[in-house]
Amino acid sequence: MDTVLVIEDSRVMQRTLQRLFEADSLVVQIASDGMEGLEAFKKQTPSVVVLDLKLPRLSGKELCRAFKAHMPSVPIVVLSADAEIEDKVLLLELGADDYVTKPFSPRELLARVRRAMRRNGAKTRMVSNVAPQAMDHELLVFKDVQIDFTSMEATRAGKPIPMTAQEFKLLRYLARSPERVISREELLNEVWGYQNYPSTRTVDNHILRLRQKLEPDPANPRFFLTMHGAGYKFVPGHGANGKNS
Amino acid sequence: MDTVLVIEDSRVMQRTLQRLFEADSLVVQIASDGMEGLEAFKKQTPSVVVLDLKLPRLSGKELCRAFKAHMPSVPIVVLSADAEIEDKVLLLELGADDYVTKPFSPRELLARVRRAMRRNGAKTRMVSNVAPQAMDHELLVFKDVQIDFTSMEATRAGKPIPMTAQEFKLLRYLARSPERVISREELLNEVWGYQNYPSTRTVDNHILRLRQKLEPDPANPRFFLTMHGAGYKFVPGHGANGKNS
DNA sequence: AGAAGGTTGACAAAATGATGACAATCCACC
DNA sequence: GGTGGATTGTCATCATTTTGTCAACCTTCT
Repeated sequence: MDTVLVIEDSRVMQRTLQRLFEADSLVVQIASDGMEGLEAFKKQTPSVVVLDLKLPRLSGKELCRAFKAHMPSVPIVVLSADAEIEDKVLLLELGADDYVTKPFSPRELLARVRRAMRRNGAKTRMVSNVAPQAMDHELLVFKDVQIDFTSMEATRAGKPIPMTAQEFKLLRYLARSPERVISREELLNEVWGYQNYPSTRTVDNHILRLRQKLEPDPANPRFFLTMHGAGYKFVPGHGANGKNS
Repeated sequence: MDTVLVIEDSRVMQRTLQRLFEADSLVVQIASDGMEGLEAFKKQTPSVVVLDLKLPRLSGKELCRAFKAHMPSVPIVVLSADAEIEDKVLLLELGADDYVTKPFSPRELLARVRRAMRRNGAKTRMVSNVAPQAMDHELLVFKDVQIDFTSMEATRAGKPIPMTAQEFKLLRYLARSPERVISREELLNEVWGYQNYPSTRTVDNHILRLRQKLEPDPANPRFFLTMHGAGYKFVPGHGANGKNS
């Protein structure tokens, strides 16, 4: 649940903002002056801060700096009367992530807050001239299961599933030839490597583990099918059972 | 009318840059080597210089220094292959205002050139010998941790954390592929270099040190995760994000 | 039904990782 | 050069995870 800390001295504005954010299902926390704001921030780090520039007891600028020093990843959106912003750059240097001048449209403020959260919140910013991020992940999706071989993460219905390196290897090999029946021998060669030559029951066991982790009903496999006397095959689509029954 | 002096020996790159800048209504002047560049600069001082680092007849570094000595207010954006920049601070000392590593996106280059012009043009010259400017720093921010790879400074909750050169290198490599599982071998190759080939336990130890310095609870890592049998990965936020954006 | 093949859970061996201590190396500063 | 401190690679030990094997039992096919 995302929380927004609103630091703002005017009651009217407090109410307005509260309604606005709650309507967008954010949890709202309100502080009426700078000190209060700082305490609230420390006590329960919010997902985003909306901060009035002129405040009693501790100026918005001070606060901004303090927040950023303490927890740089929490985005800050500054509210200010038009006149107050003599230098927008200065504000950004203080660490603010965006600013909105009063009067503002609620929609706009909300949009900016949301964007700030998206950009900064919990996520890393790697600022650099080398574009670092765009690494393609090798993905496999079937039913409600999602496998990311690059980050080695697996989820089912959104929940993470612990999988071992070997399991990823086996799964990837199977998934690269969907529908094809693959013999235990081939699997031992390709997944385990020539040198190692574990008994052929080993494969069974690993298939078992894949089923237990990924099949809705491990006892009645839909995706990891046994081809009696031949091997296994992975069928990502709809488990049109290979059997006649 | 703003003019940009492009000093670059590759014809292809010359054309690319020319089109790029002309499309943005800058007047483009081209020099194919260092001497030519220097002459062009002296004859008709441009609004900004885009300078390839490695050049025939006069190295980019020499040029950079010469330009800055001669006319410090003209901003310089350096182009370089990634490998050439081992030390960004050095560049800064040479007087460059920004740098872009190849390959770069045209948009990005343009943006940086424009910004360099803006920054320097508006600036009153506080020049004397060297006037280093705010060059973009390579930043990494996650949770309350802030890493600046350019100045090699790290802070956690605002407090400085001592980190060694090797630690920065490792961290940067990890952070450039967030989420991706990276094997010890790759790390050894990329971070330590082929020549050096320390034992694979070395990596473990450095990860350990990163954890001790940067993790809230080093015994239960949140950011530097071990993937048993595979390697390590750096996971910045706790976003359940699995996709490439 | 019988034989061949497949499933399953338990378990112990083997592989892998964590960690602290230590020695080699590097470095800045006399 | 020499010296003290920081940095870094290596090692030994311990903890944890993974995984191959086995044995009992279940399915399928003829």
